[in-house]
Amino acid sequence: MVMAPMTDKSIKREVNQMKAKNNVSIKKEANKGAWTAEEDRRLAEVIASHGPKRWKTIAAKAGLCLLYIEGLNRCGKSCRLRWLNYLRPNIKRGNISDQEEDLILRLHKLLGNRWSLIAGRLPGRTDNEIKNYWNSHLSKKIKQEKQMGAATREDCNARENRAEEKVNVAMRGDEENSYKGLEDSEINFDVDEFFDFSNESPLNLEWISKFLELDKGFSDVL
DNA sequence: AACAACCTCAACCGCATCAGA
DNA sequence: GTCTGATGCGGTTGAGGTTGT
Repeated sequence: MVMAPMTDKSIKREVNQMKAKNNVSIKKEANKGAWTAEEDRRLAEVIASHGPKRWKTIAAKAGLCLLYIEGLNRCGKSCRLRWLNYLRPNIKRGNISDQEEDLILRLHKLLGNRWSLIAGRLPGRTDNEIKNYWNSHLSKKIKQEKQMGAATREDCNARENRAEEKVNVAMRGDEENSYKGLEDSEINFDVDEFFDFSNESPLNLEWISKFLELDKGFSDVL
């Protein structure tokens, strides 16, 4: 189905025409809860012709059509989330592999709860998925490991301190690019660029592991 | 079989940031 | 410089599924 290019004006015009034609009022409150297959289909259809931008417009367009069918509506935010976490192409569903888990653990150690950044290093995985996985699996795992490893905590701390120092040294780069700290967003070392595996196929995680092995200074702390 | 407790994950919410008017 | 709307992010919630008693 080919759709005409949409503008905000054309949307408003179309809505007004429909209101007049059908004598209906647009629901102010958006639909909530789980998405239906029909809503998914409508959203995918609109994004296919409009692109994944201007979510309010997309919601209006999709909501307008749904209104015509059965009075449904979704807010732009909801549409964006649904697209990013479910409908987007190349979404990798299913279990997180050991390699992926290992990468998540390493990246979380480096980046903290910056899920979108971590997700950017895991092709096909979403920030929401990783956040959920962390909260339901890894946080517990870490808790358990901490309890089990209490006896050797001092040794671990010493290792962590050494690792942290390695990161600082590695990220400092040269003296001109004075590194300010991991929490500081103005880091000169481009973490994004360094860990940008977004163009890698999921099958290449093995390669990534090997890549991390190349720089022992990094792989020890990641 | 019935119920409670726990777990998972999709979706929502509120806030921060950015861009354009 | 200020305002406003769009977008992105992380924390949280709650429905549905699973497991234990």
